Amino acid sequence: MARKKVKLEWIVNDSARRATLKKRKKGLMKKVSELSTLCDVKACLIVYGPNEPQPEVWPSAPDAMRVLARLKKMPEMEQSKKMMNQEGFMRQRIMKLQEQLRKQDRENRELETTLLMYQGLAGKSLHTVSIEDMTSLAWLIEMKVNKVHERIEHSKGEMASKMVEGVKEEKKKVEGPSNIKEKTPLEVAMEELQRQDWFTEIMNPHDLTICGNEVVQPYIDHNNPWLDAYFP
Amino acid sequence: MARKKVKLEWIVNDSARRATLKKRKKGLMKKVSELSTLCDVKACLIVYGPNEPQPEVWPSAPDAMRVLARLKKMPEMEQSKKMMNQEGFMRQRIMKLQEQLRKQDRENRELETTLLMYQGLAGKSLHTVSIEDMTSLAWLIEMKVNKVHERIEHSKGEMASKMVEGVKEEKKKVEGPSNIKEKTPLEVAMEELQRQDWFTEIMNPHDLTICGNEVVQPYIDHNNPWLDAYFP
DNA sequence: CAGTCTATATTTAGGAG
DNA sequence: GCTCCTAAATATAGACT
Repeated sequence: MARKKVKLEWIVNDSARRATLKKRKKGLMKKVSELSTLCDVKACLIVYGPNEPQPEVWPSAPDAMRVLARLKKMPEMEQSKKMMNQEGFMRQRIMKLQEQLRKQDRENRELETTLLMYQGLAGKSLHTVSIEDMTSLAWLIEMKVNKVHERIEHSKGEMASKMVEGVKEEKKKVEGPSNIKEKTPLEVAMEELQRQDWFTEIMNPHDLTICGNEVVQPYIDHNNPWLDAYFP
Repeated sequence: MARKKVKLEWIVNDSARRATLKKRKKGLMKKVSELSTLCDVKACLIVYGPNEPQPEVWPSAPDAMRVLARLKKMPEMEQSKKMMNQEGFMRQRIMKLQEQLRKQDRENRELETTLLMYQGLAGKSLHTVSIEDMTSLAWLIEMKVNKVHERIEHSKGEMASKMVEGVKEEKKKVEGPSNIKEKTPLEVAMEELQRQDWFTEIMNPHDLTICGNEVVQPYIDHNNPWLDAYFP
C-alpha cells in the first residue's frame, strides 16, 4: 500500500512477510481500538503469529473471551446469515460449507456413538449421556454384539478344524516368550488403530477424565479472572 | 481520517456514528482478510453492533470459535507465569496441580490403552481376532451392556417412583399396550429417561457436532468452560 | 533484526443526490 | 438511510541506518 502495490497473495519473501505482519497487525489493532472508542462497540481482534502459541489479542484476553462466549450462544443459522453478507457470491460458498458441515455432522454422530460405546466398555460412566446418544448407542452396541455372535457362530465350524494348528499357533504367538518379533493379532490391530488420525485426535488422554462428570477438575482457581468470562 | 481529523472519542452524532461504524467495520474486515492472506496467519475479528445481538465475524463464526478455543488455552500459562512472579507461595500450589495432572495423565494413559484394546477387538480388525479373544470379548461386551441396562432401569425406577400413579396409567392408555410390547425394554426405559430434566440438561446432543468442520470430539458439554482448553 | 523515512496506496469524513 | 465523490488523513512497502 505504498511505494508499490502488493498483490493480495502470500508473501514469499520471509523477512518481508514478517515485517508486513508486524506492521499490519499493529495497524489493525489501532483501527480496532479506534472503532471501539469512536462508536462504542464491543469488538475483539485475534491474530496468531506463525510460530507463536500465544496470539495477539485486542482488547484483552478476558474481554475477548466474553465476546466469544456471546458468539457461542448465537444460533447457527443466524450466524451464517450475518457473516459475510457483503458479497453475494460468498453466500454460495457458505451454503456449500454448510452442506459439507452437515455431512460431517452425520459422520461425527456415528463417530461419537462409536466412541461412546468404547468408553462405556472402558468403564466410563454413562450418567451424562443424553437420551439420543443413549438410543443410538444401544443400537450400535446391539449391532456389534450381533456381529460378535455371528462371528462366533461362524467360527464354531472352523474352530474344530483350526484347533489342530491355527489355535495352537496363535496361542504360541500370544504366550510364547521366545517369539520375539511376532506380533499378536491384537497388537497389530491396536497399532493399526493408532495410525488412524481421527482416533488420535479424538482420544486425547486428557479427554476421558476431564470431560467426565465425576472427575475432579484440578485447574479451577477462583481467583482466575477468566472465570468471569465463563460464568458471566 | 479525511476532510477533517476526528478526535478519538465517542461520536455524539447518531447517524454519523453509525455511518462511521459501518465504513470502518468494512475496512477492518478487509484488512484482516488481507493480513490473513498476505501472511497466512490465523486471525479473527468480531465486532458487535450497538443494538444487534449478532456480531459481525471474520472469517466465520465457526472459525472464530476455533481461534477462540485456542485462546482459552492461554490463560493457564499466563496465569501461572503471573502467579509465580507476583506471589511466590502460589508456586507450590501450581506444582501440586501439575503433579495432580501428571497423575491423571498416567491414569488416562492406562484407560486409553484399555480402550485401544477394545476398539481393536471390536472394530476394524475383527477378522484378525482369535476365537479366544472373540469369546471373551463377547462376554465382556455383554457384561457392559448389562451395566447399561442396569443403569437405565435404575433411572427408570427413579422416574417411576417420582411419577404419580395416575399419570403412568394414563400414559399407558395413550401409547397403547401393543406399542409398548413391540419396543424393547431398553427403548421404553430410555423414553422415560428422556423425560428427566437433569438428563437432557446436562448435554445437548445437537451441540456436540456443530462446532467446526473438522472432526469434533464427542462428549462435548459446551457449558463446561474447561473443555475447549483440552480440545484445541 | 529493529527502527526511521518517505512516496504511494488505502481509508474514510463529510457532502451531494 | 444509502451510494457515490473527493480531499484529507492514515497506513504501509521498500529503502536505509
